[in-house]
Amino acid sequence: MKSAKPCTDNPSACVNGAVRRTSRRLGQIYDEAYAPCGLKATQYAVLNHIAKAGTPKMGELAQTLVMDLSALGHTLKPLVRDGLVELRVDELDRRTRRVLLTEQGVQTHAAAKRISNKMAERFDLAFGREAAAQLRQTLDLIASDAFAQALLAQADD
Amino acid sequence: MKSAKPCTDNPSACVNGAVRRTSRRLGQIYDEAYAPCGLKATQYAVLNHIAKAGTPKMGELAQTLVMDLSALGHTLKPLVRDGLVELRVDELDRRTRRVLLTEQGVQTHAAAKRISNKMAERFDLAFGREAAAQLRQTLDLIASDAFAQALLAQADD
DNA sequence: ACAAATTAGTTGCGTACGCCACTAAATTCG
DNA sequence: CGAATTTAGTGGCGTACGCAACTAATTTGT
Repeated sequence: MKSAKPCTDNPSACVNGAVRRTSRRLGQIYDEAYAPCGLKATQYAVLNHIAKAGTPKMGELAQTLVMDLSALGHTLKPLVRDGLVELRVDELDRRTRRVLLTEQGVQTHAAAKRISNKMAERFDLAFGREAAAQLRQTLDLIASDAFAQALLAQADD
Repeated sequence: MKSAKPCTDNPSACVNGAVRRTSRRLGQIYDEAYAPCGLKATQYAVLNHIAKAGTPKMGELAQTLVMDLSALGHTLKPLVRDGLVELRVDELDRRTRRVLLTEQGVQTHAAAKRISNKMAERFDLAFGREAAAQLRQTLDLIASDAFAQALLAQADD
């Protein structure tokens, strides 16, 4: 009869707390790994998405990264300042800005990509390739709009 | 022969990026959930750890939360300002500060705890109780010192 | 065509976090 | 016992994020 409320008092009963704790840990490790490029791990993530998307609108990028639009704007600021990224008004819709990598941005991204690959290999080795793949999939699911809606929908109980 | 480098170009090839993205998503949802208490999700996590530990030293708390000591200090500041938490010099070792909940801190934590439990139930329902438990365990592992060392140890290749 | 509503971003403010440099208190050791 | 070292926190600075309020550009409804 103890199965009703499983692990309420567990240190990480709250998934959100557990994710943030993990985020802090990985942040330290990955920030250090990317340091030779002069990038933070978060900045690499942004550059990488830009590189893959080409010249996305800020809104598109924000959505992909599950990031508030204003947060993306803030995050982009140091990258623009350091000449890795450029914002350009879209001539067809002058409200939107296109984000693109500068020449230097491409260079830096390439170097960071090598580090990223190395880190991915390390992670797979330490955690197991299978398990790592499954974890990534799980995280993607939880970060998805659909899951958020499923969670929010229960508010109407 | 394509199995050598599995999913390097996947959006979340980088576990760190995936965790952060998930963290942002959950942050929005949980921050909103805790809003009635006047707390952010992160603040609840801190209060909860304090409540469980009693009157921990700052350093102990930081370690538990996998947080930089100075970061903890910063995070505590608004909580102290709002009268939820108090810092007290340990008379046996005047270097260390003990963290403790004020009367109001206990009240607020109790209210937040109810919300936390409700959210945990919702999460379990949306994600599956089994899967959720396993995920928490996985996250705890990745956040552990041991795993960090396993990851760092590979730097000597 | 034009006022109202919608969409895309920005700015200001506050919290979240980490690193480095610095202070203070304790511990170690010659 | 007093100097050097270690340990615990703080403060400054910079990035990471989100919300609310505001501006500018586009779309819609009549």
